[in-house]
Amino acid sequence: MTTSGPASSPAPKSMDAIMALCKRRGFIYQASEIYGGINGFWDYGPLGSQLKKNLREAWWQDMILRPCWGRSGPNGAPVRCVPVETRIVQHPKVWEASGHIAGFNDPMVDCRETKGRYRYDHVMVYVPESGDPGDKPVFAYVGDQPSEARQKKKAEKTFGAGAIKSVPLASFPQPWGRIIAPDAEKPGSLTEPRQFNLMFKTYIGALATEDDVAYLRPETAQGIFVQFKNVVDTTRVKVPFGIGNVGTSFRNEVTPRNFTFRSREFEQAELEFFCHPDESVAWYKFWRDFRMEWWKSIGLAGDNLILREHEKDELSHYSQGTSDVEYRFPFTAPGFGELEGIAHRGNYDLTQHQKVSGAKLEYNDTERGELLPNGQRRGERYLPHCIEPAAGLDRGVLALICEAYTKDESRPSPELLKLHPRLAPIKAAVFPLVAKDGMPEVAETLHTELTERFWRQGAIEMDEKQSIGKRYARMDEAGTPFCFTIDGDTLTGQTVTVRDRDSGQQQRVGLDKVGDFLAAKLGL
RNA sequence: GAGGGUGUAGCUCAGUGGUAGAGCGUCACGUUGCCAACGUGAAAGUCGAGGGUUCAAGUCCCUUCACCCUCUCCA
Repeated sequence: MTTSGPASSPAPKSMDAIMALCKRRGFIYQASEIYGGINGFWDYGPLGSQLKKNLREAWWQDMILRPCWGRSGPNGAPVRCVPVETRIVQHPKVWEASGHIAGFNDPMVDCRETKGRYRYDHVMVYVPESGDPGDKPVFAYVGDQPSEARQKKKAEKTFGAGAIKSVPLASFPQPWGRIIAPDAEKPGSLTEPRQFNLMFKTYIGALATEDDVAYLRPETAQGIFVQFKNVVDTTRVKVPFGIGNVGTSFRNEVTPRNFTFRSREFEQAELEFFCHPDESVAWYKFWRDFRMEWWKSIGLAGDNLILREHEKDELSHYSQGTSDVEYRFPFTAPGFGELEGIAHRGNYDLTQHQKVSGAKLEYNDTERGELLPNGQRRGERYLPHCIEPAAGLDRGVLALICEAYTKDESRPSPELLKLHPRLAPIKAAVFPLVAKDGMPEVAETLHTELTERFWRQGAIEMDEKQSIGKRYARMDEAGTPFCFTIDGDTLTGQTVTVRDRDSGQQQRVGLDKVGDFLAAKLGL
């Protein structure tokens, strides 16, 4: 989904340069590259996998461990969320209930001439009464489309007025080369019907017969709905509350492209927040606004991030609101690409699973209903409504890299990644200004001290090779926010320089204050 | 799926049918006094893959794979 942005957009960054840096510095590699690559799959290198882990953990911390940074929701109480971890392979009926199987099993035909695509079962053809057109063409159309009248006219001209009938394309036995596609001029432009299976198929069990067919999940959310009742029954959660689920999903995208943006294997971080129907719109607005704020907090702070509220006619019938957090990627500019969707899903999913599985999924809310003489509430049974903030972690990583990527020819090191310190895979580096006079030893001591204190957050690097400028430049490309340099004054005055990645500016801090300085910068 | 473009060292790219190249990066040694410094050297290539034409193919032909762009699709 893309929309156009303000006209004042700056020139887009070069995606080629970003991809080159991602490879060069070990953020992202093509999957199976030495075998020629595999369409729609990408691997993360040492820095990329750490960056992605930092993003995943930031989500987990701010959504599960301390939801919304400890804020209260619209009900005035702190937001409460719990995690689950559900499987990639679910019972096939899960996807039947969710609508994923039904919605994506339609064979399609394409027109080579007009590039149009039609549902095979929607296409009709005009043929002569006899059913045998001989060596003449037949005319395909789609009901209630302009093509219907146009093709009818042509068919009547070919076979005579009143001498034609229409039959479904599927029942037409003639060679494909005879068919004129609905919006085409020449025969033979229509492809044979093709199945678009957006879900990855697999088999359970070693025999792998057609009875054993299962699917790799196209989204993590359904695992949450399927376990909703178990979570309610076995933990002390009360509506309103959320269940989060992070993991890999698979979609056989028709055209994977734009680097990792549309991959066939990707990771989602999804929350389903369950609430009473009367409060659902308030919760929807709450989550929509918080998710936007969250992406801003980790570095997507500029004009490149927008919140786009869906129009009424874009909404599913059960939804009372859907928004996308969208980022202006270099390849979507001046438009935007979706990072996260926040959807009011009503009780659609629980209703579906209740229907298909036969299990009762209603929630008994003991805090609602009329007040009884004994001081208790009578209770109210209902299917909770659901607000779904569903984020793409791979798209998040890509957006972070694109936003952070900066080219400044005035710098000695023109390319750098201005990654937020919380997300940066390498948190800091320690350098001796020159590799002599005892500086390497002091640096090594500081490096060890910082590593022991900060290893949970990310790497602390030590580098004494080559010139100081080259070492700064290397850290710039890796997105390391701070470099601590041991120089001659360290040996006499017990201070080091701190070099800020984005400005290149330096300040001195005490050797024994370096850890506290870094902790403050990392928000610890 | 359709059309177009690209594929040669980690990156960016030269390479006219006749010995596989450059810049940058990487590594080693020397030097060093805050921004890809300098000197000397080294490693690094299935020329995307497979087949064909040819005495000879990175180069020409066919097939195929991947990436980029434009359509199409995107629960």
